[in-house]
Amino acid sequence: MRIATYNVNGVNGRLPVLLRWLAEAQPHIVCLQELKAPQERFPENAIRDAGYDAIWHGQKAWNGVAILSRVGAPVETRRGLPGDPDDVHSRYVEAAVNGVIVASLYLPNGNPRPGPKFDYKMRWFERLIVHAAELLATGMPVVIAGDFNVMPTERDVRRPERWLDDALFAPEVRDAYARLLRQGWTDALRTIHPDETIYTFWKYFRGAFERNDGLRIDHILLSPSVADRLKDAQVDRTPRGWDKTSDHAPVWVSLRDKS
DNA sequence: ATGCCTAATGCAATTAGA
Repeated sequence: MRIATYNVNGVNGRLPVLLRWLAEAQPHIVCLQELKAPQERFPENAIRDAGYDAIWHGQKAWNGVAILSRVGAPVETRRGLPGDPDDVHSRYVEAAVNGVIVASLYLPNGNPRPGPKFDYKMRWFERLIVHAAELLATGMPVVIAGDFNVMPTERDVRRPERWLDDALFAPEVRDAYARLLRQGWTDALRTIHPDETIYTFWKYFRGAFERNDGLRIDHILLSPSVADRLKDAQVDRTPRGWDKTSDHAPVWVSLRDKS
């Protein structure tokens, strides 16, 4: 079974790209971020016609996350990250799909740092750490996938020295990611490729993709019982080269069937 | 090395992204 995550950067604006990628890559489960569409404008019919059941949490203009599946309809287990009833951003949705708890998240960008947006990012991260620990404690197989807006290490950005004050790479952000992993999560992509330069995002301008000047900020985290089934993990760079595409590329993991 | 591009909103110019 393949589970993918893809920041589509506008699910309606990029719908042709998304549908083409679904048809060509045929992932079993897909976590989407940055729908940039209100709840009622999610392209439900087009996605169903492509063979996928879906749940989504939309929002006008910004954010928005979804879970797609062609291996049984996702059964929603959570909508919104717990811990702050005043948080109105649509950045987290979670479902039981084909024997796995799957979470699709869009962690706040946090720039500029310092500032209120950065404070919101850190609070959101701490809430995620609390909730992730609860998920682990259930002992269930869990996959947390999405745009974390964090380069975990210096290997995950071309010129780390230029990013030290940035909300995507600041020490406290990397520390939060490391604390999350230390709970017992496996960073699937880095586990399969321990030493490679891997990026999942390239800015649009100045031929950043062609020059491979990117960031690794989209991650798939596996709970221990899922990590035991990890077969492969890759970035699918193909759709990043298409016309009118997202600035992110999909990331996927391949899992062995449960023995 | 600074959004140099792009989407959404709404119809110009602003906000946000990373």
